[in-house]
Amino acid sequence: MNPNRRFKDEIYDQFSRIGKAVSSPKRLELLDILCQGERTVENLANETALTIANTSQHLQVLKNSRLVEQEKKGLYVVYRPAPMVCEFFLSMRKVAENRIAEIEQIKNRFLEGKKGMEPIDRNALIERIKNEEVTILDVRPPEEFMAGHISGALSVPLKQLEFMLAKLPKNKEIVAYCRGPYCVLSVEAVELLNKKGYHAVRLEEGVQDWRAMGLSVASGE
Amino acid sequence: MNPNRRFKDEIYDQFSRIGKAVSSPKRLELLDILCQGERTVENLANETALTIANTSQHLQVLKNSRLVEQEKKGLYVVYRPAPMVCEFFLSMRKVAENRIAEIEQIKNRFLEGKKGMEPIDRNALIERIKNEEVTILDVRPPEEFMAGHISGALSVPLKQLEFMLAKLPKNKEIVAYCRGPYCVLSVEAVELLNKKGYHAVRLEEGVQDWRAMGLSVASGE
DNA sequence: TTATTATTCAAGTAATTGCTTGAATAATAG
DNA sequence: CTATTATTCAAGCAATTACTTGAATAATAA
Repeated sequence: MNPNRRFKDEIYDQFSRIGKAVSSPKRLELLDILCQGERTVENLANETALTIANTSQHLQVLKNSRLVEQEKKGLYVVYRPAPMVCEFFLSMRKVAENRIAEIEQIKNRFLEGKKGMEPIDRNALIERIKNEEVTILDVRPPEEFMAGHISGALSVPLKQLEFMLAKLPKNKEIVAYCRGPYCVLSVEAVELLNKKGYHAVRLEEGVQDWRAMGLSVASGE
Repeated sequence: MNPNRRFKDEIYDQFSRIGKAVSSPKRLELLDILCQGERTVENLANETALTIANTSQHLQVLKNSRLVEQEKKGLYVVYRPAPMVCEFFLSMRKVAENRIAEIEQIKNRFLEGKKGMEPIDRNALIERIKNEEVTILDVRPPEEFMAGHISGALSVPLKQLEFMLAKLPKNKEIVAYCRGPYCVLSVEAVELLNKKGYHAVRLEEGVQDWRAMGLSVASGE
């Protein structure tokens, strides 16, 4: 074969390793979760409703295309996204959201009839955060809060929300967020809060998006 | 099924349409070419060494995942990348280049023993362009030059290079570029020029990259 | 040591994909 | 009208992929 042709075939073959890795919905879900912080195989399997063996196989595909890294910690194997991967995932999500109309439809159908799910105006929100007019809740599991959260947010994992209600101010508006537009933790948090008489709304953006918009993100504690 | 699970499955399924589209090396090559400007099916088939039918099928996959758009022009069907797609392709290429070591190896093996292929220092180049110390040649086909080129570059399609040698200054250094790091037009141009006694080097970056770096790009003429 | 736990491996099956071939369609030219 | 040309469609085959199941491995605990 023509060496030029061969060169191109080899190069695009390598490029396609990245494409193949993100061609499976399950692997995309795994990546999305991993971008919130490192996880064990078992943990990922639970989040995604996959069997452990299947999760492990997907993770190995991601590893072989260099999108995730692996580290053995005692009895567990911890996976985490490789450098640049979350930015790439975000850019892919952006293309999908802009080009594929079905995504908006699916979201609307899911949120249909739920209160407090209307997208909120980002600039107005930032202003109100400054003036301390709102309480921001991070309703993800505590490890994810630790790995990174919107500056000034309180960690109130969805599972504990019901027991922590007393600590929340009833007069201030509450803004809940979680992993991003396709995470349902904040949806459930807002539903619960509104049922209990709070004025709660959902922030679609996750920490990733928040950071990508150049806004302040903290970690630890 | 749990409505939350269902929602996630539907969403990631839609995301994966983008991934599936870019999971094939041939479709990536097609996208890469389309990012230089719109093309007919036949033209793409020639560039990629695919059969027409196969090319058409790949283009339809890209169309169904909304990555390309189609327009009938007389007897021809013209394809072009959808908005945001070339930026996405670039971000995917960047991840691949950074994460997959094989790419560098393949490139080095291909360029092995060829002169003038060493990556050139961008800042030094920009300085030398300003001082008119170098001549920049765009060796792509003229339509691509028209669609967009590095400001100040001369259109000297590789096919015509041999006949246009006389017009090139022998005393100035020549910098040739084409579609990007994996396009071989500039490689062949530099080889030919050096054989003919010119001092020619290759610029790896294409117009896309040049623009992404915030540098000046012109079109038309 | 043996038992337990988390993960990976290996084999099998059903579904999907990439490519080829030849026919069908659609726009234009004669 | 008929012929030509560019593209798409449809059927078929080989290769690949996703998922399941049950066994193997590796680290720790008893």
